[in-house]
Amino acid sequence: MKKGDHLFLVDGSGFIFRAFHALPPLTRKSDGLPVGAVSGFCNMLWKLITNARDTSVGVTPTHLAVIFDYSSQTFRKELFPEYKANRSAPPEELVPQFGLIRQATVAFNLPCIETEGFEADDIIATYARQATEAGGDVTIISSDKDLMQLVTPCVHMYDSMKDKQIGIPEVIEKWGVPPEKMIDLQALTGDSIDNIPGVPGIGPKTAAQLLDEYGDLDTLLARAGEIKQAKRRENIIANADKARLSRTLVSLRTDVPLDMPLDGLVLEPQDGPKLIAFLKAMEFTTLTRRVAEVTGADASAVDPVEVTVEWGADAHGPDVGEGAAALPEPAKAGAVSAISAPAVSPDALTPASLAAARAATFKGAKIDTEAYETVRDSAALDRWIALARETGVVAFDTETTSLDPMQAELVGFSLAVADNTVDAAGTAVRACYVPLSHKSGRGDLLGGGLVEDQIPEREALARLKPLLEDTSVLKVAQNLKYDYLLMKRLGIEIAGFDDTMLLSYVLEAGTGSHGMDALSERWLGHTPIAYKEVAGSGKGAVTFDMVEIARATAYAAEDADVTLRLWHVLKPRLIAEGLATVYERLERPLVPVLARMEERGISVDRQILSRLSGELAQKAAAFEAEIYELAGETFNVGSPKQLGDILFGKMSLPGGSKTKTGQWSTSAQVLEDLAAAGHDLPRKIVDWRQLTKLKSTYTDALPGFIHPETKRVHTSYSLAATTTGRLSSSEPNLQNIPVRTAEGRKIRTAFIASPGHKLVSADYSQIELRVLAHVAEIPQLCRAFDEGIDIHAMTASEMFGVPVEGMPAEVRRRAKAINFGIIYGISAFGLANQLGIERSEAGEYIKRYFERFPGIRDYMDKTKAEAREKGYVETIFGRRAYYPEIRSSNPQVRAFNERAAINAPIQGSAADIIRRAMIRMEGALSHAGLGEKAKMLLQVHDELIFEVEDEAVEATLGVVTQTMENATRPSLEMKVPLKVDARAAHNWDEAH
DNA sequence: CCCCAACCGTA
DNA sequence: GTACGGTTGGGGG
Repeated sequence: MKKGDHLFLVDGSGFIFRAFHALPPLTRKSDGLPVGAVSGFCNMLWKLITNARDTSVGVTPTHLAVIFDYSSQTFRKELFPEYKANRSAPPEELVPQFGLIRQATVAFNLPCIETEGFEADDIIATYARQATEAGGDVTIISSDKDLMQLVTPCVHMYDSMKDKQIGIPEVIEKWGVPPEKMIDLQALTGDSIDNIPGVPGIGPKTAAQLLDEYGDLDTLLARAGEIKQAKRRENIIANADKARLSRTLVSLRTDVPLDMPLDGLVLEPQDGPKLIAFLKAMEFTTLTRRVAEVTGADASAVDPVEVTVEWGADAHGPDVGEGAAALPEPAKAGAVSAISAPAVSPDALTPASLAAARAATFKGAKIDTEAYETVRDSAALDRWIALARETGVVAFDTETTSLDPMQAELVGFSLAVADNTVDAAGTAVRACYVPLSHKSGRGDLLGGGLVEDQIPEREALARLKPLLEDTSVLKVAQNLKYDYLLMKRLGIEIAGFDDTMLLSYVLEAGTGSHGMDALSERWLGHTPIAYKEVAGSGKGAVTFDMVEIARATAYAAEDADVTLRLWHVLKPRLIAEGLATVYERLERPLVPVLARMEERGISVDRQILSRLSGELAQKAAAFEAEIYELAGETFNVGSPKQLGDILFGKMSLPGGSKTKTGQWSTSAQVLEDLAAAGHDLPRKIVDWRQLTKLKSTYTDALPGFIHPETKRVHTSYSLAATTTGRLSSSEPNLQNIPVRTAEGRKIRTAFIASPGHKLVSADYSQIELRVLAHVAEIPQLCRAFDEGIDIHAMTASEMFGVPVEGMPAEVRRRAKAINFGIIYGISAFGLANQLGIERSEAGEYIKRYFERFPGIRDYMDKTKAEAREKGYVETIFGRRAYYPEIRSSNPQVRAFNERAAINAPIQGSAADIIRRAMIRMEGALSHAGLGEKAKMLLQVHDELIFEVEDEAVEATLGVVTQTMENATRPSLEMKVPLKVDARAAHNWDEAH
């Protein structure tokens, strides 16, 4: 190395963590292997090698090395055993990427440097010193503050993520001291992440000020008595030794013995095929193409290299490049090694076999509900929190006074961690319950107060908050949205979580319940204590705060225990089934989004509903009188049984049909037919039913959902209720507010914006038909959507040869019914019912439709075959819907399942699309400066409702429309455009 | 008190 | 013909 040479030193270990946390969407290979950090690393290296001059570094390297940590056993650990002791295990998705990044380095023809007993930082310091002494310049590719002490006029750092060079001025700007004082500064402040003690109470600002005043640490310590602030003075004097120890720990060594001399770091030309083979194995298509272009290699002639994937605790190790195929023992495996014991033959180590082994281990493992700990004081709670940090995964569950998270008050919470101290036969999970506000059982003058020996809620929450908000500790919960919302109301935003309910839902939507009790039966062979066994049911029910603490502990801690076991079983299956992306992109991120929507609620005008209710009552009463007159007697009009007897018994009207229980059917369809045949009574029943339905379900019920404090209505969305991926809404259901009839729409006028705001409604136009056009690749449909043509008129025109211009409404209506029928997995029976025509005629229509659109029949046949073969169908984003009964020998059952299987990819893909839009929406609004002005409130399958400040309405309409219309991108480009209609008004009726 | 059937509101 | 949730009546325990 000589003057003019420029050495780049890449902090490989640092980059991995940085990339992992900075790159938001988790990137995975098609087999589920997480490769986000590897991708970031490769892109960064490629840019540095080919294009560093155009970055803010501004020079091209002549030498380059990538430096890694060898292991956690370093000289610092010998000096200070607690060094880095409270580091939690790396995130699960990160573990296999350590080895891959080393392999990437080799593929780039770059030296991969590591030395036993030293950290990457020391190696970097040593090379930087040597290079400077030889007259060269150095750029350290890292933004780690621990390396800033190395910055000199000849040594710069470079933050590749922010494309920002860090020199002396930048260090001073950031820390208030020049690089040569960074060591002293760090000695004073310490570092909680690396467990460097420092001086308590001294942060960067104070440290910089002190160093500015006294010059350096030694002077400061010598003259500490002069410090004016008493507390600070005592602190520094008392902790002088700690400061000196800290200084040694943060000082980087520049004398590390190096196997590779500086001249060995000369940047070699790229070996195109070698690099491409690796990039292909990682499925980095864009970078593969670029590398092929630049190196002149023929990418298509290169086979992907076999990569080594290590999931285990040794993934930090240096061994690279050899070994067998993927070995996805899930991360954190070490933590549960005691219970994931069953031997699996080495050649059977596939994701699927490992998932199966996990399932076998946990199935039937004994769960002892008497073995749980009741946490009575903060010291005990702190021990559990430390345990959670140590293992990196903790199950969390709250116990409250209500199923409604907006009303619920916290009573206690439970935690569970994997126990790696017991043998394979023992209990493998440890759990505890932390009671906070249990009351004594007696409600008389003496009792009813708080039970003794409970941690005060504020104190417990203060201790819990850092754990729950720390993304490096995974919180596992069942139906986390509930706990998320509850904790958010208490000032805690849970971050870094998994939800066992959602894991189950992604793995097997369509096969039964995803509730905890059902999952426990299914996967653990264990029946958890029933809630009603603890808190009673019906009239004898009490709120959980009245439950005796010992009993509460058994119940609550078991829930956390079971949840953690389920996670151990289900999470590996996600990888094995290739469903990690669905879970991580469509499911998990929606939890906080929905929680915030639920928390916001929507304003409902009580007066409007009350007035409507009165009107409906009057009108219904008038109908009742007429009904009794026509019937010749009074009866309960709301009783289909009594009504059937009147209509078909007493009055012996013709055309009655029976329900499957043998009752007379009084459905709207039957009554409409009778009305059309000239009978007066049925018409009046239909009208009466509409009015009473509106009254009982909407105008009377909705006010009861207005929250006493927020004065708004907070629905609850279920993420795991449908087979197709749609959400569902309940308590109240705001996804079935009337819209079709004028009378019904009046109810929508009661949903209003706050003063100074508008409601914005944005809905996808014909999204399911567009999805159909895309998945079945129907040219006419695609063209019609491209050109914005009326899709039902186009269908009618194709089928019946009628020109679109001047088409009779009835012809279009029939085509529209057929289009909907197609989406629903059409049958002649159903279409005939819908259109009121003969089944044979409906059959003709379908036949003609398939002649004009043969691609639709192909799609339907293909979907049915897929469902029969695999038991499930998939949406365009890979979500599965299972139909276990599709092979039923009962033709009706089978046909029903076939229609559902045809519908699911269409309905489900539309659901995926709006989910993506919702997940991005808050970010998009914030980006446009609307984060505080426009709030998403409701989702109704293809519609999103927002509440927006008046002045921000125009801007919001644009952002919302764009976000929704672009929701599939960049993952997927549809063959038809998505169209969104959006408008604003004071109430929901006018906005829709 | 619990559960089911019938009916009907939405996409 | 698909997917939901809520209300009511009514039967059984």
